[in-house]
Amino acid sequence: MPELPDVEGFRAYIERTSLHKTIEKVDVRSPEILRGVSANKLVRMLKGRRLESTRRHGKYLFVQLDGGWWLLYHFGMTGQPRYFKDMSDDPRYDRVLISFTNGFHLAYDCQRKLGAVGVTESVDEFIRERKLGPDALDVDFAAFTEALHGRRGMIKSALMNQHILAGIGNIYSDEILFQARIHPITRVKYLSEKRLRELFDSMRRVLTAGIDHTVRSKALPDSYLLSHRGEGEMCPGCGCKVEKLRISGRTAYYCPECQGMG
DNA sequence: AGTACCACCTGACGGC
DNA sequence: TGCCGTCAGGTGGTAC
Repeated sequence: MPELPDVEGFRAYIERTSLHKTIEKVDVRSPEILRGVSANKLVRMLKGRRLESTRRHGKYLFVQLDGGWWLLYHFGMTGQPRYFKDMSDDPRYDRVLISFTNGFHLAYDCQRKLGAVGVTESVDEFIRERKLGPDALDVDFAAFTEALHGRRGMIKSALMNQHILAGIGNIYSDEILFQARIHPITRVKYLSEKRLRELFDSMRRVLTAGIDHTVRSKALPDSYLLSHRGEGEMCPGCGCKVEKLRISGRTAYYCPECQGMG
C-alpha cells in the first residue's frame, strides 16, 4: 500500500530517528529482497558509516551514507521502517536490520516480500535506469500535461504508470479521479485542458492531504472515497453505491454518478 | 503504445 | 477442523 504520501511519511520518520548515528551492525535476514547487491556487500558498505540525509522519488526512498553512496528502499505493499531500542520490539517481518552504536535499531519490516533494498551511487542515475517519470508532487501543470501527452490509454492506468509519473498507486489514483470527477476508464487523449487542470489540482490536493494525514497518523476525511472504498458502500458525494471495476489486474473503485463519462 | 495476464509473496477470509 | 480458492496490490516480464 505504500504510495507517495506513505513513503514521504517514512522519509520524515527516518529523518527524525536515524540520521548521524554510526552503524555498528547490519543483519540481512531475507537476502532475497536485496536488489543488485549481495548481503555481504551491503554489510561491508554500511558498517561504520552513518546515514546523513534522505530523498524520495515516487515510491522510492533514498538514504545517503556519509561516503556518498545511497541506501535505497522500496516498500512494496507491506513494507515500513521501524526504529526501536529493545530487540523485543523487533518487528516480526524484519528483513534487514541496521543497528547503531547508540543501541537503537532501524528495521526494514516487510511482511510480503514485494519490496526491495539496494544501493546506488547516484539517485538521478537510478531514476534514469529505472525509467521513472517525474515525482508526482514535483511537476507543475506544464510538466504534468507533458508527461501525459500522446497517451492513448485509460487515465487510471496512466496515473499508476511509474514511467509517466512516479508515486501514485491504486488507492490514491482512485481518490484523485474521484475528486476530479473523472471516470477511471476515460482515455487520456479525450481529457480537455480544463479537465486536465482539474485532475492536476486534484492530484496535488489529494497527495498533500495524504502526506499531512500520514505524518500526523490521522485518517483521511470521511468525505474522501478512500474511507468508503468497498463494494456497495455509499459515495460520500451523492450517497449512491460505489462500484468496482477491474482495470489491468487492479480493482478500481469509483462513483458511477459523480464520475460519469459525460 | 497499450493491455491482459502471470508470477512473486503472505495472511485473511469465505465456502464446504 | 482444515483444506481450497480468492483477494489484496507494487512491480516486472511476456505475449499479442
